[in-house]
Amino acid sequence: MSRYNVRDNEEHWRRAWAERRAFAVTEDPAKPKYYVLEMFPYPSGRLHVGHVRNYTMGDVLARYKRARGFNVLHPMGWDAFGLPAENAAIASNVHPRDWTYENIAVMGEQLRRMGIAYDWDREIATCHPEYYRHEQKMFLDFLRAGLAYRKESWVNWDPVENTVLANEQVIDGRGWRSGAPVERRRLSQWFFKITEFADDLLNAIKTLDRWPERVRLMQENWIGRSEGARFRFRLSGRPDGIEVYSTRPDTLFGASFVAVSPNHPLAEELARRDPKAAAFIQECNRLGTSEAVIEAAEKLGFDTGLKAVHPFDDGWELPVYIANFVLMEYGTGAIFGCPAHDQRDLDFARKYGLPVVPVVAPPDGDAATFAVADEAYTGPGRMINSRFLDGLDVPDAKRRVVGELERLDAGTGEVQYRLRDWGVSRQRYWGCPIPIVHCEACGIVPVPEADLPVRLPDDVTFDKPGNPLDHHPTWKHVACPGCGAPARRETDTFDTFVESSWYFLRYCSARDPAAFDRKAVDYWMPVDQYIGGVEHAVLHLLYSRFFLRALSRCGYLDMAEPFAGLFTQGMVCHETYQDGDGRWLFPEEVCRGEDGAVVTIEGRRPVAVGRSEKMSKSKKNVVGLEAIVDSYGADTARLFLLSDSPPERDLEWTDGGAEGVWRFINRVWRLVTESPVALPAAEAPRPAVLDADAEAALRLVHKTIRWVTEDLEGFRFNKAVARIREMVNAVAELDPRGAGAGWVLRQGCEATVRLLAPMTPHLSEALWKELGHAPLLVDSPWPAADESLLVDDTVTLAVQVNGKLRGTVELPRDAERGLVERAALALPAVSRLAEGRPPRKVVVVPNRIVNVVV
RNA sequence: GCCCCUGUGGCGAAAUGGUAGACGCGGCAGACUCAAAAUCUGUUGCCCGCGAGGGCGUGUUGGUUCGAGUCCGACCAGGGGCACCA
Repeated sequence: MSRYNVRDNEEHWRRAWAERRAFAVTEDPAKPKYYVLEMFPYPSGRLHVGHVRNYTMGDVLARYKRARGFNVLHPMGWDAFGLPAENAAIASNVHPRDWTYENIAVMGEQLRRMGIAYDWDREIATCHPEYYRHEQKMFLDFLRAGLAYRKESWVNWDPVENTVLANEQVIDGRGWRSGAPVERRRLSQWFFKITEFADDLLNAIKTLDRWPERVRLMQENWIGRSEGARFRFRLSGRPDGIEVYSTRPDTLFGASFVAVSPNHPLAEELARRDPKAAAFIQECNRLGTSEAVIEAAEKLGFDTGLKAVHPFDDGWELPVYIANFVLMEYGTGAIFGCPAHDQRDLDFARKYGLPVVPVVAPPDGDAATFAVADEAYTGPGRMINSRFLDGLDVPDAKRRVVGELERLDAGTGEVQYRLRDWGVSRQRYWGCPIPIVHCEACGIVPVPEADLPVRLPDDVTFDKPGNPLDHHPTWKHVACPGCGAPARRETDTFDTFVESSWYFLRYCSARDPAAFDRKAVDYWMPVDQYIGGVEHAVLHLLYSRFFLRALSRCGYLDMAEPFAGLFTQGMVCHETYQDGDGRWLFPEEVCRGEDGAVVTIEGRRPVAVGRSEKMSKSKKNVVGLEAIVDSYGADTARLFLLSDSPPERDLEWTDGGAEGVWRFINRVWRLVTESPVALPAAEAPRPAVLDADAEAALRLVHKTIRWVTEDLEGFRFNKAVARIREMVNAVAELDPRGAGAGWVLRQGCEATVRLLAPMTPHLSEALWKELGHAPLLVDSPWPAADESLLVDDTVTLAVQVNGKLRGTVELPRDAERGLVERAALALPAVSRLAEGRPPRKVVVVPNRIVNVVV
């Protein structure tokens, strides 16, 4: 019995593809194009099996589409700027650039060994000046077009590290590294005006019909269009007022307080006079900027003592609070609270003893007795306790209130978006420099295009807190491009989402002196199938959609949507292991002891087995690629990643599962190379006689070709693999002495090898040659099913009595109804249950089921 | 807090409203072997029964239907997202 020599074979065929430059493509107007793209990785170190699932899926699609005759663009590159490189620099004293490029080299080699069909000629790294110089030019064009601007905004500030923190770096209100209490702080930053396109970004979601529903929903919620009213409360005893925004102006007569954000100008004004207000605001600022944290925190308020006057009743005064749950970024940073019909307001009112007056009565409730206890009523209904609104339903009341506010010149109806402009400034070193000079005399001056790129300096140190660009002795000192006076460079760098917002355009003409060649982009774009994690469902995808609109407005191209099809794959998970001291252990550090309990290999100490979680370095529950590829080969890893779970769901990596795939690969190898009968030539005609088994197997082969094709088109890789296994089982069971068995076996082997090719390309290429074919399989077309073999002459119908299965009957396909009924009623189990009575009803679903109702 | 998703054998999972558990992992029994590994064969939802067979079963609970894992309502459990990680 031979064993598939995975090492030699995989290496050999990869070389054959490389020598042929099989996956290098150019624009070819004669062929339909297909652009397959997996979200490019951040070069964080080494790949583990969890990383390569989406690349494998993309590769299956790329190879499949190629076999279907498409001109397939399938590129790969590196999202190479980012924080981990700086963390590495601080932790192990390596330069972010060196660290990044070393990781790229390692990970690139790992991807090559997976046999993924990339056009490596188009490889890009976003940290390369030849990449980011174009981004700097785009920024300048955005600036000119009014799509980039500067304003102040709130950030999480670590006072010890002198740096801005991401929400995930804020743990229980403290900086992750320093442990210092985090402050909310105002900083002058660069923004992209994504809100300019809010309406279009929202409306166009409807056109993205090959995107997952859930991603579209997340984007809709993110943009968060709401219709409401913006209006003023006058403040008693003060000349100014408070402008509020509300989506429920209909509930205005249920108002019991007005609240402003801790960062509202009024709050800040009060803080300057009142130390208690200042202390409260400082307390709120401890919460950081995360909406999740703010909204989940206990509702707290500070009574300012000010009174707001109800817009429709001069004699009605409402207390004004500073409240920790009011967000400055949304609406006007101030609200009125109607506790009966908003849960947050209700929690707040209960805490501070404010009135709860219901103003909307549920349609089926009694208006006179309707009261709110501890759950706000947010459903539809008719207005009560609301003067001129009484009796109206909620939408009419909204319109009426807005009309009245407008009549009194107190406010107006307004559409608001939750979407905020995209803050792109980062106080970091390892990012694309923002090409701006700050001059005392001229103000903000763009760097002239001739001076691009503004390169990152190499000689930086990470020994003190803050932004290394700011500490650099010379880099930021330049002459003003306008007046020549001494000036200073912008030391902020771009958010790394900026690079990933247009990299798919760069791939179209990766070495072009311009950002991209318009003709190439027009040929390849949009991306036909984009594949990546759902964690990018909102930001990356929305920013990319914004970028195409912004670039179009600046004359770069004429296109709004970058990704025609989107697929979000699930994560790869693995059990987690911890020793007695709570330290995480790698899977290869543990084994099963004699009694079945998990212990450390060294020392046999007990191990706590945790639940299966996404593979991550921090929890060490990772399986290295090398470990799998060295022992079982890339094809085993690929096939396992595709076979056990539906691609959109999480996959549990198990050693047993991987071994099972390895067994299957060897089974296929032996089926072809050690077939029990001599295979006739590939082009040998069908024998005149096939016995029944051979005929059935042949039909299954052709059905499998059809099913697998449909499954690949529909991203059902796990089912495609199951179908192929079923076919291999059937073909392997053929009696070799049967009439036509050899010929059918040949058909089965050919189909197996070709259908498996996108998933196990190395194995298939090797077996293709074993089957006597000379040209590379990678250049061969996809197999076609023989339509005449797809439909069987007889069908098995299930027979139910009162909905319960009692037997089956074999009948000719499309048998007429009377025959079907008679056959079903003739079943002993049916007549027994009928007890001699005629059936009350017989439901016949042609070719499927008969249900006898007695 | 708000929004969203998922619950099917010991495990990963299949199943246009129509034979629940395809395919695989694991287990059990057997063949080959001096033995083991590898490979192959059989078996494997649960309960009752010697058997033929019967009963029960898709998180819980109601409903729609000739028929519900699938549709609708309520509930329970687990997970994800919420703007400087990428």
